[in-house]
Amino acid sequence: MNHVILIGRLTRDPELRYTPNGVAVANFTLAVDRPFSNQEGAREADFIPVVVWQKLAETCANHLHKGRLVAVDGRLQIRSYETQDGQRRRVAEVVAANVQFLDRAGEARRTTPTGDAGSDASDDLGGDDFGEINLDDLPF
Amino acid sequence: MNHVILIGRLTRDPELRYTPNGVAVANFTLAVDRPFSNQEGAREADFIPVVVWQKLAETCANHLHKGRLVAVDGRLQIRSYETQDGQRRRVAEVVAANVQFLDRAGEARRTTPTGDAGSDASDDLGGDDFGEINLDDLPF
Amino acid sequence: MNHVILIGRLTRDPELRYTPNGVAVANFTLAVDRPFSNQEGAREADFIPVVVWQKLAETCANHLHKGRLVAVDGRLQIRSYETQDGQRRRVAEVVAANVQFLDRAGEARRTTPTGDAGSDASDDLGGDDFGEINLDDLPF
Amino acid sequence: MNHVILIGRLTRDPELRYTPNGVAVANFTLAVDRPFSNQEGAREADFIPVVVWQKLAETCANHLHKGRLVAVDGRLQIRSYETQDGQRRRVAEVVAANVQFLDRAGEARRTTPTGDAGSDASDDLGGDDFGEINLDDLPF
DNA sequence: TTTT
DNA sequence: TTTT
Repeated sequence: MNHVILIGRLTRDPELRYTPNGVAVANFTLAVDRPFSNQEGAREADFIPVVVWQKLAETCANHLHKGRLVAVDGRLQIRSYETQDGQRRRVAEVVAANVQFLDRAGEARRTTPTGDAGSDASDDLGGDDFGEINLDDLPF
Repeated sequence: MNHVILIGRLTRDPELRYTPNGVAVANFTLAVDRPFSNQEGAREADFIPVVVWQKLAETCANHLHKGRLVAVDGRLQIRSYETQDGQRRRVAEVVAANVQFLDRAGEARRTTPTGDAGSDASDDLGGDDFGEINLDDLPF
Repeated sequence: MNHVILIGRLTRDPELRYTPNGVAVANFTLAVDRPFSNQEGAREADFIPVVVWQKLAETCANHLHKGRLVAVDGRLQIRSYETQDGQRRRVAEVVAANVQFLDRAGEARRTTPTGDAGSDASDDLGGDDFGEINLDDLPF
Repeated sequence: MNHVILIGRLTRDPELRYTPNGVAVANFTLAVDRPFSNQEGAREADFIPVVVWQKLAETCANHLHKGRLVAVDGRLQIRSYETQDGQRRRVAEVVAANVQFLDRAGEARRTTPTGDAGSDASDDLGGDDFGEINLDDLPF
């Protein structure tokens, strides 16, 4: 069992790429407020990397932008890689199974001058919910 | 909202330390099986760092050992620190609010020759459950 | 382990009462969309009873109203009671540990003509988050 | 969003049935310990109905028995039905997407004299995990 | 109705 | 590096 559930805001627009096999993958970071204040009385946040695959990746890239509030559920994955000088480094990220919009498209600040979340008819949200993917079907 | 729920086995005995203010903190890593197999048909695992505070830290240090199966719930925290050569590095860890034993003490392989989980009377487990701490009371 | 996490909208204003010992308790029902459509292609919802205790109950009663979108986390409780004709009946409800506002107060339809969520200074939300209570402190 | 995560013990063996369309469905109840003690100092439990569909239903029926410890994740569903005298009644149950074994088959008390969880080769557990189903594929 |  |  490995479940992560987050509510937070995107710190930047999602980045959409494709694997050599043509599988869509999108990355973004969520700013998630901590449940307490620090010694200076300020509310800090955790900046949590999220990765999304397949159709959900394209839907996120089409509709999500910096500042949007979303709920993400998925699993916590630790990827291990080697740096150029041979050091082992780990990176943690949440592999999202589901992403749910929590504010209306018009409210978030738009950062891409040419994009238009409203006019894209290539995927139908069916409400605020991006639908769910089966984690077992993921290409990795 | 920031919730993480894991079931996995400790890769090593917990490490117990104390902050300068005398607050107990324990660290261990959980091996959590992934829900699918890789291309070679092998079941991989994520190795997820867990940190536990206060009385729960001491209870974990007293009763948990390498190989024990536990359920952890908490929140995902991203800590940022600087290396000696001035690089910014990030580390993700699960701050546990609750840890639940899922196998009997006798089943797990013991790694510390002198330790004795059974004879420590300083904390009473009241069953398999370590109890719950309030994340808002944590000293950080 | 018993964790429930919901995102949904209040079907009515919360009802606030007090136990004989003076402990505040609020009840409301959340409409939570199901992740799929039924045979007619319509999206149904589950109507899930939520109970909130102590200060969190008063904060919910002061600030939540019919139609508001919230995230709730807590545990699933099955209460058993006897009807007047001696039948045993069960009721399930989510005992909330935390409630998080997910839309601004002005957006939701107001149903109480005299209430004013904005002018109540008796509790400070400190943002959108009601804070967290310790389930172990609950009076039942 | 609607997520439930439970760890508890089966109060009875699962009941396996088939819908008119031949879809397998299994029911069982989990006893989930509450995180606190009542006024008499006793630890109570919630008795939570769980429903499992399709292949996972048959796997549960084949391998789970009264007393087994499992972790369940799924969603909370409120079904509404009418009694013979025309009253509207609600029943809550957790629709499981995943069920994970948390103790070995040999440890739990067996209640069915002829059953043999070990000799059934019709489904391979691949460890302790029943695999995951996609809630969107469910036949209801 | 209930599990350990 | 970061969101409101």
